[in-house]
Amino acid sequence: MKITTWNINSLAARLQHMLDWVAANPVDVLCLQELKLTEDKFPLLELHAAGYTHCAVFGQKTYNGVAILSRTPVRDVAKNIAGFADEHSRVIAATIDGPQGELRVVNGYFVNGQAPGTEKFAYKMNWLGGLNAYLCDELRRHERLVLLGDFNIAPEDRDSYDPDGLRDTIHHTKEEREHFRKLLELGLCDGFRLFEQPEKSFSWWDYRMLGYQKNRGLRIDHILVSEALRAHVKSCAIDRAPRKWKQPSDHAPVTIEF
DNA sequence: ATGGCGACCCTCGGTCGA
Repeated sequence: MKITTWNINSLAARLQHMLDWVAANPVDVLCLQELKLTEDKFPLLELHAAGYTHCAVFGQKTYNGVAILSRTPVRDVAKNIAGFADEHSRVIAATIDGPQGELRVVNGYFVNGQAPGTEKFAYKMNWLGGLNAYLCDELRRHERLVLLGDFNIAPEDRDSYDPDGLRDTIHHTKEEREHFRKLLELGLCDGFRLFEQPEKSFSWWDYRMLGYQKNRGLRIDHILVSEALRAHVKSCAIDRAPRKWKQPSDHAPVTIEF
């Protein structure tokens, strides 16, 4: 079973791009972030035709928006973080049957946070606090859980193209990394780091300044798995191919296999 | 050569992203 996370940076702008990718990579579950559209604009027909007949969507106009696309039924769909009031559409969770049993999938578009000291950064910290409490509860109910999405956090120095130059800037601050560590302390582990990976593996590159061509990127898209799932993970990889296509998303898809 | 993007909308300039 394969599950992918991908910040698509507008599903309307990237629909054909996404369909081309799933045609070549027919993953079982595709978790998207930054749909930038409302549910009434969601391309259900095209996704059904592509085999994703079960879609859980939490849309929003212009900003945010997340979805879980599945080839098999999704149930117990939950939107946003229980117990945390949020104006934005940033989290969607669903239960899906996997080969060894049911799987709880929590898909998040984490807050960007702009810069330390700003109101947006304070929102990011509060949001991450709310998420942690929510996950703590979800893990109590679902032993087999995957938390994935655009975390907007580079957890370690090796997850950044310039860890020294960017030290204490957004995605790199101690506070953000502490929040990431607290998620691991809940019993989650970083699927990507279960395996030997190439040096300078990133999942996002700035559109500006020839970011991709110079591999000036960050690894901010993650897939965390609960302890019960850890031994079942067969692979986890970033697919840089679609970042080279014409008019790409600035993020690459990350796929885990069980 | 030190700047080089892209998507959105109460849309052609400002906001946001990371």
